[in-house]
Amino acid sequence: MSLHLYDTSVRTVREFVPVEPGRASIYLCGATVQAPPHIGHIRSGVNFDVLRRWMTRSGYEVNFCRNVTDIDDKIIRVAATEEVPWFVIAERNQRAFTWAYEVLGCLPPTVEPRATGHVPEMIELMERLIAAGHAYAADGDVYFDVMSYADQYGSLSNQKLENMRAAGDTEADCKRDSRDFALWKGEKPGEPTWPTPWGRGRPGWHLECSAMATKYLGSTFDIHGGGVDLIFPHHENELTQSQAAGDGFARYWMHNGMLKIGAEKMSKSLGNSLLIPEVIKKVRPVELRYYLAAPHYRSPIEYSEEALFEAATAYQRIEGFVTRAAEVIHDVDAHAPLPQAFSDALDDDLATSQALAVVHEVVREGNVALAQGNKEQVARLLAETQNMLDVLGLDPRSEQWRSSSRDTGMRATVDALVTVALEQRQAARARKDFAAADSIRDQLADAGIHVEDTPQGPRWELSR
RNA sequence: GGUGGAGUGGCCGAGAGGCGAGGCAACGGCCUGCAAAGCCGUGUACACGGGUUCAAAUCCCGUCUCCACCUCCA
Repeated sequence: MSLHLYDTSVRTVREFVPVEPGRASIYLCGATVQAPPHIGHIRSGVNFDVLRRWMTRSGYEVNFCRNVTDIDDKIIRVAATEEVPWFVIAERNQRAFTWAYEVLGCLPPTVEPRATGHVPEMIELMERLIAAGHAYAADGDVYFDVMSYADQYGSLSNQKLENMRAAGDTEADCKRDSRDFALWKGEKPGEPTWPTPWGRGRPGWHLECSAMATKYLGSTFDIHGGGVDLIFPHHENELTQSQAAGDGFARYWMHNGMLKIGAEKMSKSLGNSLLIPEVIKKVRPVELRYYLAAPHYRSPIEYSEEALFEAATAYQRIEGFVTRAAEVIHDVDAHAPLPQAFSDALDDDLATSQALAVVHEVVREGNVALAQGNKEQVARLLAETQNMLDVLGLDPRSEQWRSSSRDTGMRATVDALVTVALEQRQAARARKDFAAADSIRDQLADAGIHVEDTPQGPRWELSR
């Protein structure tokens, strides 16, 4: 099976065929940096990180572009409230996003362009649209003329122009049609501006993505992604303005489901955000990643702390096998083949739930092999497990998670101390002084050391 | 009003005409000095009402509830 993806524009799963064989280009609508990220934003980041890792593992050279929208109404408003320049807000929140992506193990994008760094490209696109008769300048604003493209407008979101409500975001009477959307917003007092042939002003919301996507990925590229809440108007408008200007634009549109709190979407504007620093006090970042990656990317996730803890426990089961197996096996074949069922699952529109079911099955087999002392079998199953986890960004032995896991730099020192205690406990057990043995175990437990007896002798781990 | 989506066992969460994905919890067993970890076993769930079919959670018709977008949004 080859990779198949659900394409929002045709509302079906279809085979992925790249523009260029062996290469894949992905544009992900990243953050509008008006506030720090909540777990919904990071869910999107994790979902597309899994896509990117899977495509890479499948042999594609992936060009992954994730933008930052660093100018918009809210950034300006927050800056005004705090009485600081707009870029202070944008920079601060962008740093928070970058930190959160890193903490959750999302690989850095190939390129991460910012809107305000691409004003010349936007001007050029507007000039092309005006020349083609699809856009017009009015009172310092520049609008896209929806009626000039009426037969195609709405194709992505499957909406008909006559059923759309008028956009209420502008009081501008200078629009030819109430549904025309702003490419560029004319100068207003107290707002940052950039010069254009139509006067000073600032970018509208959709234009920057069209300009940056085609700049970094080409006029026609493979995949454009983001949350389902972006389908209309954002992605519809991007598609419209780019195609009206003559670009092929994205060939596949992918949208991740929302993260909900109770029945409602988590949203900056609804004020029900769950911020990353809060969540990673409850579970480790890798466990949060498991929680976000386990359900299918198009399914909504209704956040609950119970489910979050459950995900952590499920992850620990996998981690337990990997840790114990790695104590026996020291060389892991990073190129060992993946189980067919795992590859098939991810090829089928990134069915991560089914992929994780395969991981759990291999882990069970691995635990059996470990109990039987079958090293060859353990080596094979450990390699399979780690390779699968690597695709999902969840390998506990990866560079990413080793440092943030229970092992710390003090490991060797602690190990020496614990070994002394365990030797005393073994001696007590040998003379059947179980009260003394249990007392040692209890004291270690109080110190955060979890002891397990195995056929090979006792082993220990730090408990959380 | 328009568009898209969801309702699955105690819980989370896949699947999409026939065989109970997987995990968590619970219970029983094996192992253990006792634990822990692990393994084995135990559950007959698919919002509701009709219909099609030898067979429906899955297809069709209808109904209910919920969500998202049409306004800033991942």
